[in-house]
Amino acid sequence: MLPITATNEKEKTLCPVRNVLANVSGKWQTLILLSLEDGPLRFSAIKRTVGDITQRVLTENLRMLERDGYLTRTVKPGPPIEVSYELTKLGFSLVEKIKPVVIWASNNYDKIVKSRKLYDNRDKN
Amino acid sequence: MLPITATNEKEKTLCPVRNVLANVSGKWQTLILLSLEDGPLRFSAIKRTVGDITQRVLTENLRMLERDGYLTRTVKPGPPIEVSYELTKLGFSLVEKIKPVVIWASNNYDKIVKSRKLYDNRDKN
DNA sequence: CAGTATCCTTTACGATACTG
DNA sequence: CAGTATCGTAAAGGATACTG
Repeated sequence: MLPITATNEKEKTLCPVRNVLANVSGKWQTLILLSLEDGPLRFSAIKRTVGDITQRVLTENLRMLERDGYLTRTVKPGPPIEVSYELTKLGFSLVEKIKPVVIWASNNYDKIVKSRKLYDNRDKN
Repeated sequence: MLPITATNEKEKTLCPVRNVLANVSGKWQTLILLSLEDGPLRFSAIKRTVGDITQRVLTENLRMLERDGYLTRTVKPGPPIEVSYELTKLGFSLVEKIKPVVIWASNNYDKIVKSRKLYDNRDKN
């Protein structure tokens, strides 16, 4: 059985699964990881790909993902300075697991929107 | 190519993928869905399984998941009133995609913790 | 038992300006 | 170019009390 149920009171830490997922289940992490699946990208390229993320938040998220070991950060001194990010083996293996979820979301979007409408109109009669 | 990059400016909505993921990538949704994979559970049973979620937040999350069509809510009048939640076909199909991510997290926890320690000790020399 | 209702805290995120 | 620094907002979540 997977330990997903609660915090570990003895060690005062989240259970492993929750501990890991906590850092990849924000608004941007998945998108950032996916943007790198075809090869390394520079900071500004990631920003362009993801679209509407601010510089501050992108930096923040990249640092977390780097810290957890999903990507590497490589600086080529400038000016202009050039920083590229690249998935690690660990990062690739995670993307491999996340991608099916993303594809699933794309495939089932219509069903879900329909379900929401139905739910919201229940008591309008 | 999957449309994960930005909001759809014309329709003023999130792209499909982000729209769907937004409702399952919180702190609790995955855990709640997983708690139901072996069959329906009552409110209190879900609460016990997940562990440290409050009643208010559990209710809130269950409503969202019901609204999106991942689970059904069935009331058996009481007292004591008895409410059970059960995954729908859609819910099961999502769990099927999410589970590999959860297993991956469990399997790679050690690696990630090690990576964090390494990262945090970089400049302590 | 399965919720609501209130109130409060945290944290993720957004906007904008500035810099080596 | 790739950040930092500041300030502000909003949404998620926590604590606690109450109820049909």
